[in-house]
Amino acid sequence: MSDRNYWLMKSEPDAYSIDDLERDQVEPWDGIRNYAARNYMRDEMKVGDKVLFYHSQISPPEIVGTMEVASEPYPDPTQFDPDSKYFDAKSSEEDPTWILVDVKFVQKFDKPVDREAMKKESALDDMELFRLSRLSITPVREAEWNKIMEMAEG
DNA sequence: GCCAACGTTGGC
DNA sequence: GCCAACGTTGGC
Repeated sequence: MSDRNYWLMKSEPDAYSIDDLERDQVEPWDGIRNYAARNYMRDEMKVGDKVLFYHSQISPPEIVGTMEVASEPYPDPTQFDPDSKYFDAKSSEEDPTWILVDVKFVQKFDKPVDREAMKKESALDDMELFRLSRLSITPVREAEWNKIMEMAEG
């Protein structure tokens, strides 16, 4: 329990939203094609880690709920599918480049926490979300997680 | 739609 | 191995 990690994962709701996850319950977080994000999934995530679900590319961008890491890391099947937009011809089954985890729906916030509100909170000043603006998976500190939960309830 | 940030590619 | 060109992300 003490080694639990917290994360934030972005998705464009047009591609995959919190409502899609609530319907599916468990879903492979596929399509990640950035090495830093892959490394977090491959090397650092543990089953049961808690994850903030962030909707990007909409106005306003916001955290809309939470989920949990629900599998060990395994190869992203879309990299081997020529019909997928995530197909990677340079990757092979023997030595896959892209690794993902499954995520499981936990809750959808009644009141999403938007980016603007987060920026106003000094407790969230150091969030990796703001520092690494284009990275789609970032670590979250326990104090940051707790603050966001408080904001979602308030 | 614009543009800044930044990761990737490829020529040398 | 450097670095310019290029492509993508994502806030605004």
